[in-house]
Amino acid sequence: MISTKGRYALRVLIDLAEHRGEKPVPLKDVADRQEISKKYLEIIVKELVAGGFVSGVSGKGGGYRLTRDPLDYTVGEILETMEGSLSVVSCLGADPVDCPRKAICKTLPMWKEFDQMVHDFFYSRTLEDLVEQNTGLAGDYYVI
Amino acid sequence: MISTKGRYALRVLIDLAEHRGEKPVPLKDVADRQEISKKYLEIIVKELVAGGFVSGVSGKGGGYRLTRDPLDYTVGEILETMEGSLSVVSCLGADPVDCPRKAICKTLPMWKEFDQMVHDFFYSRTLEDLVEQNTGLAGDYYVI
DNA sequence: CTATTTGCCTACCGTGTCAATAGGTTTTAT
DNA sequence: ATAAAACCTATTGACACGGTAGGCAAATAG
Repeated sequence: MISTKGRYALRVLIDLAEHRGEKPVPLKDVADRQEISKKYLEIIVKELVAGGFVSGVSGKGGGYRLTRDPLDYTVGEILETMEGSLSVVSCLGADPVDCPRKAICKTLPMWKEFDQMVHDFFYSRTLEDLVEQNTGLAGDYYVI
Repeated sequence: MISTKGRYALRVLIDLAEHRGEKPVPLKDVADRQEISKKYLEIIVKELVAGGFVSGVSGKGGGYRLTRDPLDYTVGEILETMEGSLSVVSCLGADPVDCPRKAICKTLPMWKEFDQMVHDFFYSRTLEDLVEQNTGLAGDYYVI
């Protein structure tokens, strides 16, 4: 599961992308538009600042702004920063458990393949794609 | 994350597939071979029985056996039974939250696309594939 | 018939994460 | 000076995770 941290982070960044201009965007505005508690967003934005995704401007007239062009953010790096890791199993991921059975495990190859697929999916999508609602398949895969 | 429930369940079923024959396989044997606490496996196997994946035979000489041919189990149905849902976000999945923003959410299409991909991945693989170590791509996608 | 092996059942528990909330301090423009 | 904004630390309740413990019921081998 992707937690609210990762999901809200994406929505904050999309919001900042959509409302970027001269002035930084106050978190209160983002919170109101996204209908998320501002207090909770503070925690999330703090991590986005630490990760170098956004910069904050204190004081009146302050707020947050993106540090790069929306095209230069991959969804993968955002989610990985917020979630710690995108791996589905503990044998892989950030600090993998050194499983003594890895040489004989019949399921490990599948997990590896899955992890690779997930990685490819999220790292091939940018913040710009989300703002513009481009699908990853650049076509009419979707039938609503 | 896929929890130990889902992962251990797969390993139990693989083990049962590999050791199937006339007699049912005692859980103790599975636990020893898989190096998993038998007590914990009881919990997992109980759900596998409830899901109709295996049947148990009580008494001396008893144990568990698969109810179908390994070809007739998809990895997807096994994981979905054990994990409840394979969805990555709460807006989708088993009992989805009816989010008031679904019509305007810029991230929802991506989650839907992702969920579909995950579903396709796991439902296109069978228990037999795991036992025989077939990759999902039937080729040399992997470079170790 | 008895001993043993097995599944089956209920209950409990420590730890950690999730999703917030609360209440303040500092910075800066007007 | 005032207001608005970021920034900081701490706390909390609920719940899931990953087990452990102990015993009962069934069935077979001897």
